[in-house]
Amino acid sequence: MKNSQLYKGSLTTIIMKLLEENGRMYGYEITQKVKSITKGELNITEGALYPALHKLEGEGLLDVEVEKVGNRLRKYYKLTEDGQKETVNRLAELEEFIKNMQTLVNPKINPDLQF
Amino acid sequence: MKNSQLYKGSLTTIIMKLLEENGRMYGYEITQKVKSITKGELNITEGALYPALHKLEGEGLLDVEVEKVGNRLRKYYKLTEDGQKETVNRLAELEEFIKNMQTLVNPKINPDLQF
DNA sequence: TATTATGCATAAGAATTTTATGTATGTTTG
DNA sequence: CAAACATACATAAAATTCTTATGCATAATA
Repeated sequence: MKNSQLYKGSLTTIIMKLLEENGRMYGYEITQKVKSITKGELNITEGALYPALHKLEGEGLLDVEVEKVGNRLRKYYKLTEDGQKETVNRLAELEEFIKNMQTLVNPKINPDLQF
Repeated sequence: MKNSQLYKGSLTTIIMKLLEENGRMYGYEITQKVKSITKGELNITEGALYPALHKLEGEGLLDVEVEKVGNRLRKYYKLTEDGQKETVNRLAELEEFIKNMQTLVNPKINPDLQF
């Protein structure tokens, strides 16, 4: 990723959510999807993406299938069963994180908190 | 911070927002405030906090005033003018980030996006 | 009097990301 | 038709951020 520091730490969650939603995707496709979803605001760099995919695969959360399309190589990734379970956890963490950050940014949204 | 990876990169934004809101705070106070706001979910560790404060000070975004309270030392930090401007930027970035992550997590919220 | 809380700090290591580079094929445009 | 851009993978050095561990010191509490 190349962006606001805030995206640090969210890459694997993003990848796993996209795979949950789309079944299977290849690396370049992920970068393009994220770019379009965020209207160009978030650009995942290859230097971050590929090591992240390899790590998730190594952890048994992703499976890979290599395919040749035309004359070009594609590596399609999809969630394993473990990966699907872990995705649920990570999305729950993400929602908690977002809630906490919203409370920090705009404490008045939550009027019963005292601080 | 000691938590879900997601918080990586958000520490300085959190610090600056709290200082914007509270005028001035000292390190330990910041850790306690964050803990109470997040109901114990986010614990900023000293190993992350103090280097972050020193860095922000070095960048001219924070000023420090040392005070002795009882027999103990406190270092009160507050935003400089540059720091106040930068805080506005970072909070805008945070809002964009949250929006983007929400769109990623729950694309159906935003029905006019096509992907 | 031992533990916990308050209050600061730094250093080694881990983890993640940026930046830079490399290889190769396919498409578009001036 | 050559150059530029897009597609598609990869890795390695450096930077950044955070965790973990440690250290010092005072105050309060059990």
